[in-house]
Amino acid sequence: MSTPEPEPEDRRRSIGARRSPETEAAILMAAEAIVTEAGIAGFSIEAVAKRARAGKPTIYKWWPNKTALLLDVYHRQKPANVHSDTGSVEEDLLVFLTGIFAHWGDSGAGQIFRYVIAEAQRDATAAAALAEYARERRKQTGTIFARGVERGELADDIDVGLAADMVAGFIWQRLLTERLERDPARLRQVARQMVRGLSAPGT
Amino acid sequence: MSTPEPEPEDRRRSIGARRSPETEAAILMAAEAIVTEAGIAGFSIEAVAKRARAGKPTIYKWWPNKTALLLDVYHRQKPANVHSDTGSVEEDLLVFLTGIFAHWGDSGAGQIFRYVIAEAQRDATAAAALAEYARERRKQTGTIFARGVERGELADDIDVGLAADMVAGFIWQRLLTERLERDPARLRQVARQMVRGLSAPGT
DNA sequence: CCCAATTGAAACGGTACGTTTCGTTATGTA
DNA sequence: TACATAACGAAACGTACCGTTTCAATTGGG
Repeated sequence: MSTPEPEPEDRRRSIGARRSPETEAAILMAAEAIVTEAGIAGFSIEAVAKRARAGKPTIYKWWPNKTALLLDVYHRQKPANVHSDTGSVEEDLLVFLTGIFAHWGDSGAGQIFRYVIAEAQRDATAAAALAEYARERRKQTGTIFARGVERGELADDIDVGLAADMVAGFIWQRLLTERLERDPARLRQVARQMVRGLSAPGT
Repeated sequence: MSTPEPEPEDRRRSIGARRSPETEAAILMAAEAIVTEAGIAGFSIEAVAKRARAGKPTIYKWWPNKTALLLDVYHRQKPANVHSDTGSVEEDLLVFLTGIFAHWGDSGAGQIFRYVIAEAQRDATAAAALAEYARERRKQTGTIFARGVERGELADDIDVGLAADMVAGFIWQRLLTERLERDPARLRQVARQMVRGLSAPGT
């Protein structure tokens, strides 16, 4: 009943003067598992270290802080298939919304992203990372609208970046208030209403 | 040089078996000042207590936690004049956007709201308070669109709640990524592009 | 062969939360 | 006019977690 001395095999030791891939994997897996199971509230470096049977100094040696570790986990998640070119802005948008909500809801990605947004409100490092990510996302989403303009489907005087911001704002707000939408009919309504005002006069 | 014993006058004592309005005011003022001056990063109950020359137990006696105190401060801020009925949805929206961005940017309100959103990602109490606030805001913003529908300015098959969500999402995202917009021309563009797709067919 | 680097355990200093203890003060009721 | 009651501030406490330091054990590379 009492095993005050952990078995030597039970403990992962140094493999010499180089980074242990085993430990790295254990840490990343533990971090992902904790976020998925317990959400952000239960996430701490100490919890990750304990679960991964790793030492805190090891974690801090390879990731400068909590946010960096979480961002690493986030970026390793296989991104959902959210980009398509169907020839219709409404369809493209529908695919994007469906994909991102599914990705956020099913994996721990939504939890992690929520955490990063929250952390960005007090930590400059996280804020910079978030801004960088948002800029990238904005460009990608903007492509959907830009293609629509090229095709003549959307009016050519719309602000593509602004349209992308509205999409991003919408999905962020839904994530932050725990109202991820999964109903296809509702999602289509969202896509339609978003596109509606941007249509070219002739259509 | 050494005043280990604070002057009796220097310290606010009990005024008997009832709440001291003086202390309450001092706490609220200190809280607001700290948020305004140092931002959320420098905000802590201990800092508030120190600045207000109050005891921590006194604060916790009247506010259950940090979030409650901040929300109290937030709600006491005189809300900007964001609601008008100009007879035009675009104008109403412009007034709203201009007002809310000014309010968030000029007072500590933006800082506080950012904090509450962040806190809501880990604390259920804050999440509930935020959801309640969001619901209220949604109703108010929805009124702008509902009036437009009534007037026949907007199509009658739009989802008013969804339109309100898009406005909220947009302003939240701008707040969280520190891109509060102040330029009137840009703001008008935002309002116009938001309304555009919702117009009635005839107009 | 031995220096250097990695690993995990343990402990540390620091911050802030939220609570408890305590002596002081003044109100309202008996 | 007594006295129970309740609020007040100071101080200290327990908890949690951050990020760091110390230490012994391990192994690869020069």
